[in-house]
Amino acid sequence: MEKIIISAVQTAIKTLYGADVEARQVQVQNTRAEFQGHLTVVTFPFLRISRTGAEQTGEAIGEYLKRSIPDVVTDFNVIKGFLNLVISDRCWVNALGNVMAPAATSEEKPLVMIEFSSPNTNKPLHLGHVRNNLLGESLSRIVKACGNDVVKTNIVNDRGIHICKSMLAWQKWGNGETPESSGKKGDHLIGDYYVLFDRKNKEQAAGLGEGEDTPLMREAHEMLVRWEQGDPEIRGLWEMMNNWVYEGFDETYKALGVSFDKIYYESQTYLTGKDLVLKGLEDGLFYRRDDGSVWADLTKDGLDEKLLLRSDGTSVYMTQDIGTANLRFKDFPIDKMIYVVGNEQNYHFQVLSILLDRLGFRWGKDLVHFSYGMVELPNGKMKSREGTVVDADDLVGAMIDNAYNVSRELSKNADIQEEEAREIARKVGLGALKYFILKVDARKNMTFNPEESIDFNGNTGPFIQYTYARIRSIMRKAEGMSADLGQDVTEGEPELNEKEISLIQKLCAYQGVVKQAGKEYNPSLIANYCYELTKEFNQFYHDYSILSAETTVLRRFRLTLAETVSQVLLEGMYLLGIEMPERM
RNA sequence: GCUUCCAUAGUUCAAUGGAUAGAACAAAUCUCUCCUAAAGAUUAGAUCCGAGUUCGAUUCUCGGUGGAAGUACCA
Repeated sequence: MEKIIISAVQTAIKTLYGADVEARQVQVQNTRAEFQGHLTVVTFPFLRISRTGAEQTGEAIGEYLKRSIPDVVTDFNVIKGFLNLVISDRCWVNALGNVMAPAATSEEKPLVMIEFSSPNTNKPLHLGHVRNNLLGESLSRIVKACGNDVVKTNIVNDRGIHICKSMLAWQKWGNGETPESSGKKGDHLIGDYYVLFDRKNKEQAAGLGEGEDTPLMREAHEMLVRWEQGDPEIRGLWEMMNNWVYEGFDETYKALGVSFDKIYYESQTYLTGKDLVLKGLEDGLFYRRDDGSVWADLTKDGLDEKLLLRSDGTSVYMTQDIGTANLRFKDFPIDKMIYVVGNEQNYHFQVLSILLDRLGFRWGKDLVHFSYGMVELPNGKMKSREGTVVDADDLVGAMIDNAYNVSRELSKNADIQEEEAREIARKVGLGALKYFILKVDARKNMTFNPEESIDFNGNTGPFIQYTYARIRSIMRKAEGMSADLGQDVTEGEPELNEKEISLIQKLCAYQGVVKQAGKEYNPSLIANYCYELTKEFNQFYHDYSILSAETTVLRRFRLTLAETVSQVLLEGMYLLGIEMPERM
């Protein structure tokens, strides 16, 4: 629709003023509700060409459009330099048919790898991880919908001092406790020992009046060294405990609806990273200090110096990321690499990009750091030490329970079997959580208040799900009256009201929104779009009846309209990783 | 100290340089013999401060103020 207007305006300007304008100079936007018309052309950019006032220019172009494409533009008005166009009903009905038309797919699908989640194996996932996982999963679906092949990947930070702390605490005070014996989820069990280590270590430090360097910490370090040497006892313990954690993570991932195509483990990549750094050192890209540590000098790039290997030869975060990147590009013909990692790592990825480039990886320069903001509590950041961490499993469970209770209070599940009621509650509870997180611009920090439960009314996931369920309900009823709708003899065109037109207009925007979301890596655009479409539909639903429309032609048109809305909502919410219930 | 990011109703969030800055929650009021009231409608309420760029700035630039993150042998 817009394309037709844009090219017609280009022709108009060529004819009227003899000048060429580029398509992007023609600004077409939806007409604001308070004015008459559907689409608006902004005339200001053309005033230099027309050399007349905004009003005259608008009038001239409007007049031209009305004459040259009368099937499309039936009327116009000009207000303060904005040319408002009235578009014909037939055009809108046509447009409705094209809403879900698949976009032309290019033959070559670039391969995009998206890394997200990336947990440590010493504690369960919390709300910050939830944001990461939801963003990563949604971004993957969006990028895929935009015509790319996507590989979802995860790097598990399974080695290092952190897991040694949990291992040591378990060894000392665990009495052989297992997930089975304790009934605890594996990741929570390990998390408890991590906390226990921290507590015991603090007690020890306080008792000794020493700082960080307690006997307990030294023991943990020794364990790490033994791990690196491949000590079978330590390795065995490590494997057993990590497996407990993975089982726990898998449950959480499954609950969140998140999955990966390929998982990497730091324990399998850090040595490669080390090798690459040492090779870089040989090639003179890096330098060694007197204490044996290896560094990269980034001062020429406006940054500082970066540690790559500790003086004891062990590797750091950056080393591992270099190794992982190398393995990934060996495994897949990646065209683009996207890292979904919090904005606290902005500096890290700036450096990683430069280092990879220096090491000769052509893709290093173009890596994308999808940098999202922190989830904060009303009092500030979540702190595990202060026990203010919002646990992912608890949160998901609470959301589903809330959804179930709300549904019962509204006596929605009177004729619904318990099993289905539970399934609906799962979809709705998760829908509320996911929408709550994804509707916010990923780059910004967001606030979560554990005191107030996430809403089910207003601008929420359940609001959209509810509207979808209502449309599905109408469709089920319509099927029952299909004889009435079948081969109808009264062919003709429906006369549309303004609500219907603005709904179609909204529907037409869908493909563009997906494209933009993919280009800007911004799932919140889709969330906000789905909300606006839903709101628009609810107003229509309230004001006009679909099943008892005045004429058969109109009824069929409205059914198509409602069906299209439900399809777009289903697809849009899918891109957010949100499931839609057929009824609720 | 230095670097980066952020600042919009009481609160949580929107707004490719475009018209009178949109929603939701919370508050007040109305609508279920009507396709599901998890809905719809009405009322009240905001761009941190100061310059600049231009037909036009919440948006771009500069300078303040306030907040967050990072700043290398933690990941």
